[in-house]
Amino acid sequence: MDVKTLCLGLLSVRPACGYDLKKTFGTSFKHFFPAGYGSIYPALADLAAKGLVNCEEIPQVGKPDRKVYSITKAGERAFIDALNRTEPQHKLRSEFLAMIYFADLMDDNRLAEVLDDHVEQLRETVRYIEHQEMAGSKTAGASFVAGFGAVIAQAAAEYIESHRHMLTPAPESEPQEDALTNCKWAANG
Amino acid sequence: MDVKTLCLGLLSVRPACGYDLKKTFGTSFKHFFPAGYGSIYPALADLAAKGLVNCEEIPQVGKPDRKVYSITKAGERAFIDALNRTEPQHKLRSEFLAMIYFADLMDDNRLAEVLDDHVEQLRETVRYIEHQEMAGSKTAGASFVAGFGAVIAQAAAEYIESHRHMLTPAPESEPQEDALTNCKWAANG
DNA sequence: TTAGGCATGTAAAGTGTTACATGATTTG
DNA sequence: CAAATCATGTAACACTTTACATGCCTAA
Repeated sequence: MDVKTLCLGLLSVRPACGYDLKKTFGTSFKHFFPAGYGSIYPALADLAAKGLVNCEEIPQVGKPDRKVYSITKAGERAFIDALNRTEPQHKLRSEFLAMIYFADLMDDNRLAEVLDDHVEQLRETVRYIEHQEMAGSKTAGASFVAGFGAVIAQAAAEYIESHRHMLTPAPESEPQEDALTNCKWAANG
Repeated sequence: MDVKTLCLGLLSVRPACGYDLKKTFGTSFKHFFPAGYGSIYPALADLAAKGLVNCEEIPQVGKPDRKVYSITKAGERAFIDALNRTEPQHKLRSEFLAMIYFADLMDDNRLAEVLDDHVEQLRETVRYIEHQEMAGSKTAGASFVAGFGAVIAQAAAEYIESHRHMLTPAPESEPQEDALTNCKWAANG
C-alpha cells in the first residue's frame, strides 16, 4: 500500500485537494505513514488519469486554483480491493535505536541529549494525539489508530526513562554499592 | 544514517563478511533496521573503496571466496563521527495501521484475520527477542535495544487485543446491554 | 514587517526492495 | 531427496525525499 492508495482512501471519506491531504498525512498519519507533496501531487494526477477520482478546479484569487478531488465508483471499488488484497506490513526504521545500539562508542553528553530529545518527542506525540486526534476522530478506525500511537509512544518513553541507566557505566559521584545497579533487566517486568 | 554506516558500525565490533552482516540485519536489527543483500554488498564495496574497511579474501572450496571485511582507523573515526553528527530519526511505516484506519470499509473476516496475524507476529517477536537476543547481547546498547523491541511489541499486542472490540459493530450473538461496550477509550488507562 | 498559511507542482537525487544468476555442502 | 545454509553479487524497479519555483493574504 503506497501513498497513492492512501490518498484514494482519504478521498473515500471526503473530497479534498492535495494541500488538504498533506495536512492529514502530516498530522493524523504522521506517526505511522507520513507523506509529502512530492508523493501526494503525482499520486493525485495518477489517480485522476486512471479515472479513480474526479477533479473539480475551483478558481481562487491570489493563489493557484484549488483542485478538489472526489472519488469515483471505480475508485471506491479499487480501494476496497486494495484493502482486501494488500498484506499489512509494519516497518520501523529507527536510526535512533541503531545509534543507541552503539551507545558505548558515544560521548556521554551526546548520548544523554539524544535520549532526552527522543523522550521529549515521544511525550509530545502522546500529548498531541490525546488532545487533537482522539477528540476529533470520527471513525472507529481513526480512534483505534490514534490510541495505538499514543500507547506505543507512552510505552517507548517509559522504557527509555526506566532503562537508560543501563547505557551509562557509573553514576560518577559515588561508587556503586548495590550489585543490582548493573543488572541488565531490572525493572523489565 | 544508512545501511552503509551501520555496516561500518557492525564491523567496528568485529570483522565479518556480507553474509554475516545480513544475518545481523535479519535478526538483531530486524525490528528496527532490516536490510538485504542488495543494500549490504554495494555498501561494503563502497566502504572498501573509501578506505574505511579492509578486505581479506579467504579461499573456500565449493563456494565463493569469503570476503572478510575489517574496519580501519579511518573507518573508526568516520563511524564515531557519524554517530555524533547524525540526527536520530525514528520512522514507522505501517500499512497495517493505515489499513485499520479504514476498518469500517473492510470485511469482518478479513479484519479479524489481519488483526490475529499481526498480534501473532508481535508475540513471536517478543518470544524471539527474549530467547535469542537478550541472552546473547554483549553490549549494553544491544541489550537496551533488544529490550526496547520486546517492550514495544508487547505493548502493541496488548493494545490490539484489548481494543479490537472498538472496530467491530456488535458481538453478533447477544444484543449488548452494557453501554461501556461501545466506549471508545475503555481500558485505555 | 515577518512568519505562517494557503495552493500548486516538477525534477533530480538518494535509497531500498526484488528478482535474477550460480552452486556445493550439510542436515533432516 | 528436499530444504536450508553458506557465499557472492548485479540490475531494474519502485518509491520517497529534498530542493526548487511562485506568490498573495493575514495576523502578530
